[in-house]
Amino acid sequence: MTVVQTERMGAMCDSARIHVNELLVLLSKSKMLHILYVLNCDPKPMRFSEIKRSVDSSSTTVARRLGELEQHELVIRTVYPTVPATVEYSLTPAAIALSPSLESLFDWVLNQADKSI
Amino acid sequence: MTVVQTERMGAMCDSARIHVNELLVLLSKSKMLHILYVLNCDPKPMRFSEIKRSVDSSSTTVARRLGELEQHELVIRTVYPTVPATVEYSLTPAAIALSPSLESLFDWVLNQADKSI
DNA sequence: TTTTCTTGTAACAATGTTGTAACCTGTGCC
DNA sequence: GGCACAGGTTACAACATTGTTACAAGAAAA
Repeated sequence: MTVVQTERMGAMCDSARIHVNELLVLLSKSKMLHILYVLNCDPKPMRFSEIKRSVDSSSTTVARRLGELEQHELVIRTVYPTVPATVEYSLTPAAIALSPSLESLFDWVLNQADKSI
Repeated sequence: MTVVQTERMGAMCDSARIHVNELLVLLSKSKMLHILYVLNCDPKPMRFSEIKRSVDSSSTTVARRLGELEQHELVIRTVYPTVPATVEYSLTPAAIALSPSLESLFDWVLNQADKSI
């Protein structure tokens, strides 16, 4: 962690601080990292049921998380008028910019898990 | 995200899956990323009160988070017999291995926060 | 006609998490 | 004596989050 980084934190105005906090709270919600990760694994859009299966959570929670991501403009929700409806979720460029960090984070998690077996 | 990565997730045995989940739950607890980040900013050990001030949370929560990190062998707690007692927290090598990911994650968060002002 | 499909939402009970206030240690200072 | 210091712990009330269940839409298949 660079000094510059620390200074950035120290010198932040209140509104920036609030945004930082909001983003950290967002990322810390249950299944959030997991959802972002699975959306990342495959570059193509994913359907609701696929995501739900991957993260193993209730529809309610998955829908809530995806809604929150959409509000923060980190995912785009596209509805196709099929019957029954098809909905696809894809990452926005802002979220794609987060990919290397997530990849690296999950590498660490997988490595740690490997070690502790 | 590489295919290899995805395969690693898919081929994981149950115990590895449980460990991965446990780590993600740990990292998703409130203030956890923040605490790891501040411990990272400065390479030297930090005292309880310093950490508490940095993350702006109650003693209860900070103590709980640090306890959980200690249990997972991500921080080392050292007590010095001064009066009153001095306690220092430092990252273990496992946690230090996480530093680049965290740094990168926070870079993204700070960048996003900058953009949304 | 009833069921099936996907993608949700609403209400609600159960569960989990947080902060607050009180308390603890043990020495030094007023 | 009484208070202050750091670094917590405990109990508890308030609050937040979760999963469960029921429901919806609307065409198609059984």
